[in-house]
Amino acid sequence: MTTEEKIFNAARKIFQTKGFAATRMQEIADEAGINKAMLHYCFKNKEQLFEAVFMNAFGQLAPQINLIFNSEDSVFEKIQKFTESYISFVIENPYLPQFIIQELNSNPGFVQKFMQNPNRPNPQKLLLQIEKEIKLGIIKPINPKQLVLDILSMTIFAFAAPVMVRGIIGLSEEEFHTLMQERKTHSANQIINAIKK
Amino acid sequence: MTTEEKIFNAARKIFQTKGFAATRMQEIADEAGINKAMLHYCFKNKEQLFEAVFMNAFGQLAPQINLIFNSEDSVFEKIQKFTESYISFVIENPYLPQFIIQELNSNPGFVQKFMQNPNRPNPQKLLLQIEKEIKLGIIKPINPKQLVLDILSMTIFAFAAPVMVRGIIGLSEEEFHTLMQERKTHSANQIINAIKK
DNA sequence: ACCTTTGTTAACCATTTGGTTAAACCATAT
DNA sequence: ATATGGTTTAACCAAATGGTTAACAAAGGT
Repeated sequence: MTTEEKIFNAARKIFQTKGFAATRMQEIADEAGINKAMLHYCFKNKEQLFEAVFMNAFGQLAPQINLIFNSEDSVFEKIQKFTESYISFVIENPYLPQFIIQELNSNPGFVQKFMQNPNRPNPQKLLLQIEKEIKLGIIKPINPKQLVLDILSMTIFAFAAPVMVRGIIGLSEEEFHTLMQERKTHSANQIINAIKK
Repeated sequence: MTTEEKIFNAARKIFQTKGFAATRMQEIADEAGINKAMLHYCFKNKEQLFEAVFMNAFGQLAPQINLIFNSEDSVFEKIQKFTESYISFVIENPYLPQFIIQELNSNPGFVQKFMQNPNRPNPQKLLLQIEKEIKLGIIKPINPKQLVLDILSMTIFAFAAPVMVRGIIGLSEEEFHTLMQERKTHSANQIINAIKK
């Protein structure tokens, strides 16, 4: 592993758990096992190192969303595949959603940057498809944007606010994990039941 | 308005938009229009000032949740009333959900503290009621905890991750606002459609 | 009038923090 | 061997930051 990779991995670990503002460059250096000056040798400054981590994180999530949104499946199939694969992925990378959401909230300027990315999540095709299936009588008439938001909400929320969810519902770490496993199919079922005619 | 109130309001504004780590005591003092030393005269330190703000924020949200969860309404009515009143309230206080979620995530110790609060959100009664209505054949058989999580997800997510939602779906501020108005009834309809027999 | 308590400020302080510098290290080509 | 170029470090620095101090003002009680 190159030094740059060591730094990047350490930075990812710290940034994703603590957020930009609470992260100290020294802590990243310690985690990487190198001198603080090396950080600035490999990356210009804190902002640029953070941006590398953030864009990498986003680059992991976005393509997954698109892959399914732009496939040739029916809306129902898309919903099933999305909840299944998204939740599976996020269980393996539990800090990703809260990290991206938190930093996007406190740094709305990033939106511009990632919306230029060709891999950016783009639900355009899905929105048109929903309209079409409504006209065909497969789906109940609803606002397609609400449906897309429903899908995102049902799959992502628990991982965006895990501490709150566990606190309110009263779940141990294992119970939470079990609930999330079950959620892969549950959330798809709920959404499909709500919209099928 | 007393000096303590001036400080508290200033602190709330800054903490809720920037989060704990990115907030500077000097900025709070400026916003309150007083000297920095006054902050420490009224509140011991940054942590205690923050805790006052956080507990106040949580104290605004929690009772609303409970009021509905513990009412005598049917599950369907509870869902309708909750989405309606929660979204109405949060539209007026848009920084509250992301603030609470973010700080809870980066400070899980707070969970202990607010779970001791008598007003803490407690879905116990609702969970039992869901089980009962399933047995009565009013609701399809599902895991009651999943249903509670569905309700929270559908109502809260858009306010927890507004920048992300607006970026992905492609919404102006006004379009987002309109979508949220519509969401008061939409999310209740979706959930009820999904579970009614 | 005078003392005491409470509120408020300017100036100050110790520590932390992101970032820099200049020297040392080390592989490789000559 | 030695010059060369990239790599790594210890020591350092200026600015920012949370917090303190000591003096000062204002109000109230005696």
